[in-house]
Formats: sequence, C-alpha cells, structure tokens
Amino acid sequence: MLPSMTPPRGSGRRLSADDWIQAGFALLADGGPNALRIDRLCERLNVTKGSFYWHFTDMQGYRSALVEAWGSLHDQSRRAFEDMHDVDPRERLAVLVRTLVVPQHWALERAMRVWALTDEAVLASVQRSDRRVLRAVRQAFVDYGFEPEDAALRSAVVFATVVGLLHASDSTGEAPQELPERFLDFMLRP
Amino acid sequence: MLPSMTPPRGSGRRLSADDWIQAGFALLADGGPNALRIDRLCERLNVTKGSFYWHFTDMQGYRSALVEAWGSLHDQSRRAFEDMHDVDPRERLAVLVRTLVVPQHWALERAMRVWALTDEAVLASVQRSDRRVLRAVRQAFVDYGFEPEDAALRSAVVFATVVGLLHASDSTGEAPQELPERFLDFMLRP
DNA sequence: ACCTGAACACCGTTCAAGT
DNA sequence: ACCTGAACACCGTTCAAGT
Repeated sequence: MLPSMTPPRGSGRRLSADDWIQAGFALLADGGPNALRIDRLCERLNVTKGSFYWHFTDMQGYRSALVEAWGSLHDQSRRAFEDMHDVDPRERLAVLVRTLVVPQHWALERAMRVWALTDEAVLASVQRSDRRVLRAVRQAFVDYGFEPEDAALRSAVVFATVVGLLHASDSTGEAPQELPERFLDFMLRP
Repeated sequence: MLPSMTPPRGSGRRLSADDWIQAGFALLADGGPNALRIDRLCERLNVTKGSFYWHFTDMQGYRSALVEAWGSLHDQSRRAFEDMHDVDPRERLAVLVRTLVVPQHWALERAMRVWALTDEAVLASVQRSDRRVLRAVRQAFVDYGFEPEDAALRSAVVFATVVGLLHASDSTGEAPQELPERFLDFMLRP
C-alpha cells in the first residue's frame, strides 16, 4: 500500500494549532468555559499533554488563541454580509437570521457570552462582534426603505430576539423550520 | 503538672468552625479570593484536611459560612453606630472614618470587593453593608445640622473617598495619622 | 466529638527521550 | 518537527482508623 495522499485524517495525523482551537470550540459548545481543560482536549485529539505544550506555551496562551480565533471567525461572517449590499435586503436579513439561529452555533455563542462574564478579552470580542452584526442588520432595514430611527429600533428588536433565543432555548433546540421567515415578515411590516 | 484551665490555646487545642472562619479572613486579607484553599487553611491551623471536612461539608459550604460571618461582623458595627445617636455627630463621623480606615481591615475589605465580582452572594453582602454605612454617615451629617440634600451629597463623598482609599492605597499602607481629622474638618465646612 | 493518615481524582506544567 | 511517558505540584474529597 502506498502512503495516502490525503494528509488531514482524524487518526494518525500530526496536529496543527488550529486542530486544538477547533477542539476547544467543541468543548466550549457542549460544556461551557469550565469544560476547557487540557485533559479533555487531549482525549478528543488522541494525544498526550506534552503535545499541547508543544503548540502552546500554557493554558493562558491557548485561551488567548481561542478568543482570537473566535473573533476572526466572526470577522469573516461580517465580511460576508458586507459583500451583500447588492443583494435584496429581505434576503440579506433572512441570511443573517438563519446564520445566527443555526443550532450548531448556539452552544458556542452561549458559552462565549458566559465566558465574557469573567474574562475581559472575551467580553471585548463579543461586544465587537455584536456591534458589527447589529450594524449590518440596521443597514438592511435602511436599504429596505425604513427611516434611520425606525431601522435602528427594528434592528435592535431583531438582534435582541436572536440573542434572547440563544439563552432561553433548551439546548435540545428543535428549531421550528419556518419561524425565521414569519419573524422577518413581522419585523418588516410597514 | 495539672491540665491548664485556659482552653483557647493556639497549639494543642481542638478547633471550632469559627477558627476556620478567622483563618479564612486572614487568607483572604493577604492573598485575595484565590488564596482561599483548604491546604493553606490547614497549614495555618496546624491540622490536616480531614479536620476541615468534619466542620464543613465542602468548600462551597465553607465559602457560604465565610460570607455570612463577614456579613454578621458588619451588622455588628452597624449596630454600634446606631447606638450612637446621643453622641456628638462630629465624634460619630470620626469614629466611622477611623473604623473604616484601619489598615488592619483594608485588605479584607478589598478582597471581599474583588470576590464580589464573581460571586452573587458576596456582592449582595457587600452592597448591604455599604448601604448601612452610607445611611449612618448621612444621618450624622443631618444631625450635625446640614439639610437632607446637602447631607446626602457630603456623605456620598465621604463614603466614596473611603472606598477609593481602599483600592488606591498600596498595601504597605503607612496611613497618615492626622489625615482623618483634617478630612472631616473639610467635609464639615458649612 | 474531633482529628490523622493515606488514598484518590483532577488538573496544569516540565522534560528527557523517542520518531 | 511533533509527540510520548513519566513525573511533579496543587487541590478538593473520602474514609477507615485513632483518641
């Protein structure tokens, strides 16, 4: 047998720093900030602790890397939305809401907000992301034809609703399929 | 030799729950909330961990007991001040300020305020104490002859100054002896 | 009633040694 | 370059056994 040409295989591959980051997101998502332990990361990645300390100097360094990676992720989706000014505003809003409401991300978002309660850097990152999303939502309302003040109000409601959903929903989260659309119809009423 | 009649001796005596509480205050004072560890308590009291678990069910229970004890301490001094309405208001203020400014208590007060940042129960206790002190200070100003609004302003300034001192001072704290008196003179100007 | 002593689980960190 | 394996320090918790 020849050595496989596909490098990124779950077992048997060497790890990159990003693999540790992704594992961290997973742990955060289903255990909250307190689940962020080196042991559990190693378990998930099938390596020993020594590996962790080759990629990161210590736990604090790893946490910083995680927070920065999360920030970059959100910057990415912000750019995606900013590249949509040509798209129909209603469709743009639908994409925004659908993105925010994906259950897959819920748990991580919630964990970051809990973490923000005790970590300044996390708080700053979350707030930065929130401001950007809010701005994009407001712009969509403006482009839809609402007056600036009206747009500000409606975007605030949409944003607060989504964040509220984040915390209210039990994690089992069978999200009603058509609810986003009905919600948007309501928010776009003249 | 006959067995000594004085029971409360530092070495060789059995411990009460209050001994653990006092040791906790000491640790808090010179190490902050993170210094509150069972090991260090045992070191201080010359016992092993098993002893701790005889007096308290677990760390959380101990913390609750500590917070409650701290609250009682402050309730005590509040009562002391409330029993002073017959005393000259200026003297009353002097006592208040002198009590709050005793370097011996500074470190503990600071630790409690840091702890309050991450513990609801601690926060509640600190705020409860603050309200009571503030009320006593205001009453003294009123009794001194100031109008209610003026008294409210002056008491707020006095209180804020003291709390500010708590955090600003380096812990070495060679507190200027006569400063409280001069401060009071200033605050009692018509 | 109060405490010792030993053990365990958990977690972060280090480091010589392997490939 | 990347990882193992073993060790260490720290900390909370349990419990049989002692006085």
